[in-house]
Amino acid sequence: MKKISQKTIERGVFYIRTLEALLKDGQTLISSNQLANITGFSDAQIRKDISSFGKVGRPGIGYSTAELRNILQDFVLKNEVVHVALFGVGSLGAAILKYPGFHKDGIKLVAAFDKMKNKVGATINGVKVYDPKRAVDVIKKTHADIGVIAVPKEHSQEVADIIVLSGLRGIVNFSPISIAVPKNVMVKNIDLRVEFFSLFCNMQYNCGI
Amino acid sequence: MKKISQKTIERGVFYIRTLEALLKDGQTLISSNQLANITGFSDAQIRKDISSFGKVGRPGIGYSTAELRNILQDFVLKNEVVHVALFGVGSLGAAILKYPGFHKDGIKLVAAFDKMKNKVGATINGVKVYDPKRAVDVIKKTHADIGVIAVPKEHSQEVADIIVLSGLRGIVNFSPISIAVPKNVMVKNIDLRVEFFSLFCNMQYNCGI
DNA sequence: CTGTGTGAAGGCCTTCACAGCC
DNA sequence: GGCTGTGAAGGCCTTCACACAG
Repeated sequence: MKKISQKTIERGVFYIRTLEALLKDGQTLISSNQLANITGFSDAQIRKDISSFGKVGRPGIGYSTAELRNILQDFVLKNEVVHVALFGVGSLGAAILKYPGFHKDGIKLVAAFDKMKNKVGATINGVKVYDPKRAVDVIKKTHADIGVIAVPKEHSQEVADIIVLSGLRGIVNFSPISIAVPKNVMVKNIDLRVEFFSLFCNMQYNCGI
Repeated sequence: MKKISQKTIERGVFYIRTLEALLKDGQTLISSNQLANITGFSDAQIRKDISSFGKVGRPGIGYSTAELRNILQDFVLKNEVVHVALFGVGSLGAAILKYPGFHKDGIKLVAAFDKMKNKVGATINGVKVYDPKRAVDVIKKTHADIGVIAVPKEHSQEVADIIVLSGLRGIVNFSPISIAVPKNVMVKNIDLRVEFFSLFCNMQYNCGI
């Protein structure tokens, strides 16, 4: 089987999200050019990406929106559901719990954890909040795939350790400090400060030229 | 002046955040190797990045933590403060408003907007909530640099239009659909679904090999 | 003429490897 | 010994440009 690059996969997820919006609008056909205008990627890029999944489009016509969506889903998501365990039910954690469109789109929050006694036992948006001490157990029982760190930065490393100990191999880290994990654990950092700053810097550079 | 790539800038912001944590721990010296272990980038990468800002380190010794931090801040952030206008004070918007460490670290939330009458006029974490109709005015008065979209996806395009109309040239879009903007406006999409999925896919690929 | 699929070309970015300095 | 700074090499990714299909 052909090797598919991580960049292609990331864009693939983005295409899926776009195609789904188009399907809702009743658009049955889409060209690489139109997709390019919507997503901001180049049309050649998009055709190349799609070509790694086989010959899907019809020359002179374009791609069937539904067919393309299905094929991307087969290859990129493999029609699996990602099970997510959330650590920290503060304002950010609560926002994630309330994030719309998870359940229907292949993402399932299976458990939340918080140290605060008054939060343990609660059910938010259908997700139960547990004591972090029970994490290893609960994570195994709920078949979580990835852990999300949304705790104050003072505790992010200890949460990372718990996640690793529970056997998870993927972490999304919202806390603004780096965490140390074994090499076989993938970490995706989302730091709002970094996002804001890098956008701002890029703005300055692109205007200057 | 030398051209500095966007990738270098993004990593630069990440280095700054790491150096600041080290400074807090009282570490005055740091080598590219240590930084590599913390951040996950390669040591060569880090040296190359830093070299675009001049000769900062001392062979055999390493970098002065404080000096490196200052130089990165000068070049990457230019010691400026990024002024952010937030659209949507739902659970995600509230989480952003409460995100710790903004004010002291070069990011300043200058205004929030929400359609809900019962939110307009409130002050959350020192940030006033305005009616979106006043956006153009308020954004000019508060000298906002970038806009953040944290509204339900049904309204994200109309908010994007308002932001563009207000003269902003940078948008961070948290809503899970693409927005259409003029070419000179930079958009950074943060879609939790995309993040979760792409992490999950990458996990599978890296395990398989 | 419209639009896909794809080798070739080009560009960007990372890694290598080592000279030079402490 | 340890570490930085940097040309060279290598690899990855995007864009180009065109053959081919509708």
